[in-house]
Amino acid sequence: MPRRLPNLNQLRAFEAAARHLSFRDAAEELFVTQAAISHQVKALEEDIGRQLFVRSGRDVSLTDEAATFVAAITPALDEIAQAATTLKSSGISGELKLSMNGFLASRIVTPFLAEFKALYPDLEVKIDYSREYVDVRSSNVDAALRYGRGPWEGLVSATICNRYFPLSLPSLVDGLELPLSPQEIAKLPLATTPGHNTGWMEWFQAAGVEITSGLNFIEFADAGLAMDYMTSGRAVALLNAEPLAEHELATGAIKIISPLAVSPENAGIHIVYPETSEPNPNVLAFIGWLKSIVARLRSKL
Amino acid sequence: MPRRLPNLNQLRAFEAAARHLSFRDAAEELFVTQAAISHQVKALEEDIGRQLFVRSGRDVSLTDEAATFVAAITPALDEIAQAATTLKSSGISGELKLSMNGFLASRIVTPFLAEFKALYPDLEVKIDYSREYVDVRSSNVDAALRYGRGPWEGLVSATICNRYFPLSLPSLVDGLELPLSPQEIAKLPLATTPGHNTGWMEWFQAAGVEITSGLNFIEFADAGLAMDYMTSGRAVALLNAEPLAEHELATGAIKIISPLAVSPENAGIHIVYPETSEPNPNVLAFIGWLKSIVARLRSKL
DNA sequence: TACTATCGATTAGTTTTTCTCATGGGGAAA
DNA sequence: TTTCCCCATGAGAAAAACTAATCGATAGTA
Repeated sequence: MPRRLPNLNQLRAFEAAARHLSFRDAAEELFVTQAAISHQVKALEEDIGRQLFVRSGRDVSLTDEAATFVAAITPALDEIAQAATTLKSSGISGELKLSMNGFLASRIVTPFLAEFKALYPDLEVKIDYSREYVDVRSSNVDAALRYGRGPWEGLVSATICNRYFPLSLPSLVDGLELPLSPQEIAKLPLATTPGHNTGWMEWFQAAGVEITSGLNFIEFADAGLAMDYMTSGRAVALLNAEPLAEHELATGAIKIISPLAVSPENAGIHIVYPETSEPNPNVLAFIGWLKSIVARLRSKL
Repeated sequence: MPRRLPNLNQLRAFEAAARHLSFRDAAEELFVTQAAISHQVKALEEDIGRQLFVRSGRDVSLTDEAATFVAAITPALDEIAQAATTLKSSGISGELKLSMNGFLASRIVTPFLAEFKALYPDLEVKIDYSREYVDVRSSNVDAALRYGRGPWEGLVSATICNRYFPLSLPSLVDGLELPLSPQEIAKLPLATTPGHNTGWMEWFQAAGVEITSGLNFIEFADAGLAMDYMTSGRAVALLNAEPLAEHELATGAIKIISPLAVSPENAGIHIVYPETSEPNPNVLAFIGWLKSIVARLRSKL
């Protein structure tokens, strides 16, 4: 008699809903919408052949059978998660020394670092904050986060995010209707960095607008300063929206003023590390994890 | 710290492959192709960040880490399967009395009945064999399998399969190249039942062929006899290929001589049962199970 | 009592995932 | 050798999952 498993995606959705006794909270836990949970639970109920939740008004409760069921599967899923985490972290130990500037650190690493450490408890992460690029080969860091244009000679680089959106405070574009046209954006002050005038030019080109002169560029030494200036409400900036400004976008403090994005090759946020005969598993684990964080943020807008 | 589960479909594929130490056998267990297992395992390996199988030549073995992992997840999946089976069967007990003819029984029920009984151990299934339709309301059966045309007045009916293909022994169409054109099929002897001349006419109509006369029908009292005659190699028959002739199709003893199928409303294999205020859960469980069996057979051709 | 906010259900349409088909390559067995 | 028998792979098809928008119901609030 072969083992007969239910659909495991449905099971996961159901189990989360049962733990929370809320479809909405389950949705949040699984990074999906409430509708997704509702669909999955319904499909599982149809497969099982009976209701698992009693819906009454705006809250839900478990049937007796379903409660027994959850009591059995929650530990099983816990074990699976535990085993997977152990497997994933095995061999990931020692020390991982990273170099990055404070801007990238505070925006995309520090807020999530606790998750990374929980995932790889045997790995000690050390961050060297440095405004300037360090020489990854001669210094003793394992890898460095870099924001800007590659390629970086003699180094392996992994792209974390290279999709740029034009961002602004709502106050700067007050009275204008979003999204703004490229023509409207061309009239606004544009915060840039030395390497990124080309970014704006690529953006206008992608918009199909011929801009030869008259743009009001304001140059900053790095993207963090450009973002600060944008945040002061005196310019728009072309930035990697989801990872850098996720919180402000979610609260509405910062707006994406045009849905048009550009994704230039070799631009954006990267991780670089020296080419070695044996890849450093700690670095690969960090890259994989950071990509998953960015993918998660991206799915939220 | 939220629980971090791996992709559970990938996990299931991997676990089956690990138990069998064979991707092919795992594929068979899960009713998919070997390629599907290979893709899923590879995706899991990429997520985990390391190899789980050592591939050498034509056999595979587990890495030490992977072996530990499997040892942890196999019991967890077993528990889930156990809990799901218990949940699904709870409340399904007592007796289920079914009426059907010997043909349907031997083709689509008896070969799989052990599975059904394993799924619902507290339910006693009794089959009344009857060549003629029994009156489901006045007799003491809970439901009846019927092969033919509905609707059946005053009864609820669930369609199990209503997709008809033209079938034949290879010997009858020896020398002709498969698939046969409708014109070629029109020249062959066509086994039918009294209610099913219309089936053939619908088939030719679906094929876009105008047939007014000259068809060589040979009528039989029921589909079982028509199928027997087809199996003797003296006619083609229009039948529900996957559930009725799955084994012969798999071995090549019987061929689908045209990929064109018709699915007439109210025709084919149905389960009928009396309309009651409370639906009989045993009947619903049987219907759901039989549909899943037919879906499985269908996916195999 | 009406108003508002919150929750789950539903439908249609899109996106993502999964699977198959058709091959290719490599080692073991004949 | 040659032949099998596996697993790998890429492209495309099929199926599953998800989202967006909206509805109806209910509990809390004015």
